[in-house]
Amino acid sequence: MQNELGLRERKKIARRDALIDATHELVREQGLENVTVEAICERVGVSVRTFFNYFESKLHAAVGATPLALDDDVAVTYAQGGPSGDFAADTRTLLEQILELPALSKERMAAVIEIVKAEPTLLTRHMSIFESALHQVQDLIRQRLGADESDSRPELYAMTLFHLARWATSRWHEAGGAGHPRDYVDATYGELRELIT
Amino acid sequence: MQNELGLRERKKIARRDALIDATHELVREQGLENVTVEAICERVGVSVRTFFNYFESKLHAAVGATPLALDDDVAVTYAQGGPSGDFAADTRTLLEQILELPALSKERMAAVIEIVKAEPTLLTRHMSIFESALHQVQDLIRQRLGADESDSRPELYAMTLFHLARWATSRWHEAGGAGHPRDYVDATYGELRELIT
DNA sequence: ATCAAAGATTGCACGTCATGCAAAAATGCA
DNA sequence: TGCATTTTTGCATGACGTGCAATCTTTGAT
Repeated sequence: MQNELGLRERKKIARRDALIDATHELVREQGLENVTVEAICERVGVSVRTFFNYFESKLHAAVGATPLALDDDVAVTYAQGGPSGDFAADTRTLLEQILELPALSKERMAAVIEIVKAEPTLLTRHMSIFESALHQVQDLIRQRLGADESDSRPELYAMTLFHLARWATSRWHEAGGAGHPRDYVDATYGELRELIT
Repeated sequence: MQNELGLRERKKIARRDALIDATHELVREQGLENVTVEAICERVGVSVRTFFNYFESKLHAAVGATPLALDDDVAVTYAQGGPSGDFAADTRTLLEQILELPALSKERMAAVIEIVKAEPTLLTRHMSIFESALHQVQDLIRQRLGADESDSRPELYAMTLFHLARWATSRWHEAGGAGHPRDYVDATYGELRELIT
C-alpha cells in the first residue's frame, strides 16, 4: 500500500474543497445570509443532501471546519503535567502546538479571515463550529488540573485559549501573513494581560 | 402619570415571563432539542407568531435574554477614561456594574444555569443571544482605548469580560446563591490570571 | 473481466425555525 | 362612545437539517 490515496479518498477531499471554495466565493459575492446551501450545491454540482454529508451546517463550510487533529503525544504529555510542569507555560505551549496544525491552507485561512471580518456574527453567533475542538482542549485541561465536572475552569480556559488562537491568527493576517500565527502569541498574551492585571 | 404601568405594559411583561417560564419547564422536562416553539406557545396559549414577536429565537427565550440596560452615566464615564483612569481597574468596575443589572430574578437565573449545565451546547452554539450586549461592551472598550476598527482588542476583551461574568455567576450559583455574583469576581480574576501569567 | 461487498450520492418526505404581510383584536384616550 | 395606536394572529413562504431507502461508484478478490 503506497502513501497514495485511493480514488475514493481523493474524490472526497476534492469535493470537500470544492464545497468550501464555492462557499467562500458565494459569501464574498452575496454575503453570508444571502447564500443558500442550495446555491452552493448548484455551483459545485452536488445535491443538497450531499452537502450535509460533508458539513453539519452552512457555517461549518464557511470556515472550512476540520476536526482538530492534535498529536497524541502532545495531548498526553500536557494532560499528565508536562512538558515543563508549569501550568501557564504548558498551556501556552499547547496553544502554540494547536496553531501549528495545518488546519487550512494559507489562502483558505485568508478567505476565512476576510469572511469573518465582513460577517462578525459568524464566529460570535455560532461557535459550535469549533465545539468539538473546544471540547477536546477542555478535556485536556480538565485532566491536567485534575478538576472534576463541577469545576468550570476548564471551560473558561479552553474558551480563552480559543480566543487567543483566533486573535493571534488575526494579528498574523493583519501583518500580511508574514511568518506564522505562532509568532503573534506573545503580543496576544501581553494584551490580554493588560486587561486582567 | 403614576409609576403604574398600563394594562398593555403589564400584559406584555406577563406574557414574556410566561413564555420564559414555559420554556424553562419544557426544557427541564424534555431537553432543549425536543422542545418546539409550538409546544411552548401551546402551553402559554399564544400563537407561534407572537412568540417571535417577543424573542428572536428559542434560545433567547431559554436564557430569558434581556437587552443590556447599562446606565448611561456608567457607560460614558468608562468610555471617557473614568472613573480611575486605570484601564484594567475600570474595566473590572464595568464588569461589576454589569453584574449589578437586574437582568433576571434569582429563580430564573438559577433555572438558566441549570439548563446551561444540562445543555452545554446552548451557550457554545448560539452565543448570538448575547450579541447585542457584547457589541455594546465592545464599543465602550473601543472608545475607551481609542481603538479603530482594525484593532481586535475590544472584541477579545468584551468576550473575555462576558466569560468572566458567566463564570462569576456560575461560582455564585455553586455557592448556593449566597451573596451576589459580584462577590465572585475576585476569584474569577485570580483563576484567569493563573492561565496567562 | 466479473462480481459482490462496502461506501457515497441522491431524491424525497418531514419537521422545525424564522420572517413578512395584512387582517383582526385589544387597549388607551378624548 | 368612537377613534388611533399597539399587539396578536393566521397565512404564506423559504431555508435549514435529518432519516431513510434506492441507486450509483469504487474496491478488492477471484
